[in-house]
Amino acid sequence: MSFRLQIRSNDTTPLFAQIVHQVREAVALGKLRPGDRIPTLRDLAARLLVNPNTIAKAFQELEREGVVVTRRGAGTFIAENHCALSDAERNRILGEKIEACLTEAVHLRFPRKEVQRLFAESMQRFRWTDGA
Amino acid sequence: MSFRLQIRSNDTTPLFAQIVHQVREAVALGKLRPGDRIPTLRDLAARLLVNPNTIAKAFQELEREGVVVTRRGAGTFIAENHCALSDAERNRILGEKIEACLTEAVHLRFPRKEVQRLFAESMQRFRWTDGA
Amino acid sequence: MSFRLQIRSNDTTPLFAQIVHQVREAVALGKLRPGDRIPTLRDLAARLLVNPNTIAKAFQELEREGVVVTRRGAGTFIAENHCALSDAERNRILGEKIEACLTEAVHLRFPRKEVQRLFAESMQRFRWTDGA
Amino acid sequence: MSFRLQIRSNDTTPLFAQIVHQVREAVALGKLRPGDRIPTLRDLAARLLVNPNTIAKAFQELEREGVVVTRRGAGTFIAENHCALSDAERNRILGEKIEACLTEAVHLRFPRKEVQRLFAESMQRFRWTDGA
DNA sequence: GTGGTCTAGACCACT
DNA sequence: GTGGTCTAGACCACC
Repeated sequence: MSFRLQIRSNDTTPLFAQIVHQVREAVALGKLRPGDRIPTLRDLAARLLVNPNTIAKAFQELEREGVVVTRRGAGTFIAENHCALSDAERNRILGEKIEACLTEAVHLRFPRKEVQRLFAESMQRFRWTDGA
Repeated sequence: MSFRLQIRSNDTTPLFAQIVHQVREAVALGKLRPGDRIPTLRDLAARLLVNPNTIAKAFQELEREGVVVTRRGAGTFIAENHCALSDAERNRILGEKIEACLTEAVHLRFPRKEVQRLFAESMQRFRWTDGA
Repeated sequence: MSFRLQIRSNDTTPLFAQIVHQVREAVALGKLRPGDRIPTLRDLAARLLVNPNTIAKAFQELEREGVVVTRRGAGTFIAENHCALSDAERNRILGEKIEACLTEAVHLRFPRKEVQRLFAESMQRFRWTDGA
Repeated sequence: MSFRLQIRSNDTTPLFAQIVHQVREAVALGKLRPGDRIPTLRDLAARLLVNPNTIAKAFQELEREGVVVTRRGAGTFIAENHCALSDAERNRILGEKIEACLTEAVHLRFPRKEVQRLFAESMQRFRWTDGA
């Protein structure tokens, strides 16, 4: 599996947020594993044609979320996955995401069965921590 | 089920977006049905203690999305549900939402089974267009 | 109680971190209460003679930590205090802080009794959530 | 009690600072006593898989703080504990550390009693200079 | 008016 | 050479 970042200039979401999202997704899909090294800040800035500060902001956000660990002078690495939030908070967050997802599905007039099918299909592509 | 709008003042999402989201969700849950009348702009502005311009922006966005229709002199109503997007586009949108949802789940270290359970649970609360 | 921010230019800690720390402390001491409004970004930048971006970074950090809530177009406010971390994480964090504190005390050759006295004294100045 | 240095690679604090902190803490806990010999620079560098320059910087900082003394040709030793700072300065430093500690505790929503308990518990593990 | 994003370019700390 | 901080100044979204 290869790992490639890309910027969608016609997307309204902030550049740094696009990068954060893509790294988070790559980790969740198992394309990036704990210990893997991410390209350098300046490297990404040059390749994606964005300002180094923008990449820096993305890196900092990822570090704050515990997705990566940065070691000054050494680089940025995918962190050991662990979640420091309380169970109540975790359930609240995921619950809201699911509801938003289903709200969208209804408005797009997806039939129930189709949503279930797409969901099941996607689930198989992710890397679950329980190995299931 | 009654339908009540409310703004959460310690939520970072823009006021107008909170309103849009709540109306969309109420429709998806079946709390609001096609033809139902929505309170007037100034009514909501007064009740929610929000600038009328903010309500106007929310209504405008809802109308743009085809969720509501305004009939001059009569008020604003929930639209007949229709979706003008192509199948490819619809699948792309929902697919991305589902992936974002699962990305979150993995990072929160939910086990696979638990995600399936929460998802199935939520599905039952929505009003699917095929009546299923 | 008055609330005043100040920058110590001869301190090596980053400017934005100094601001974050001072706001956090003011909240913990009860000098700032939930709902209180913080001076505007530009206001602080002008008063403290630092770049507005530096203040913005401090605000964003405070928001991520859940200390403040920012509402675009309205301003920045002290948030309702709540902690989303798991008990294990909370204990880990506080435990480390206490150990670092005591390590310092030993190296400064404070006698045991004196540390206890200073600690007890400080405790009285803070605003505990259990009201004790 | 044995004394072992280790670097936590997914910790954002600089390597040299981790080493400084661990030596300081070991001294404060009484695991290292005045006169004890510390492994050589190259020994540590090899064991911790760290650049010798990094170890050198840590030693340098420890010596600057008066925690260790290097005797040419003999090695590096834990110094006789002495503190050259004025009382006012010592009080200021410890006071700030305690305040930072309590600020954290309040934000983590620890109840007053719990903080007192954890603090008292930690105090027992340290080696106080008055032997108490 | 509020805060948020991005660019450009300088300087610093760490390995 | 790594990432982190700060400044300066532009533009945008929200209220």
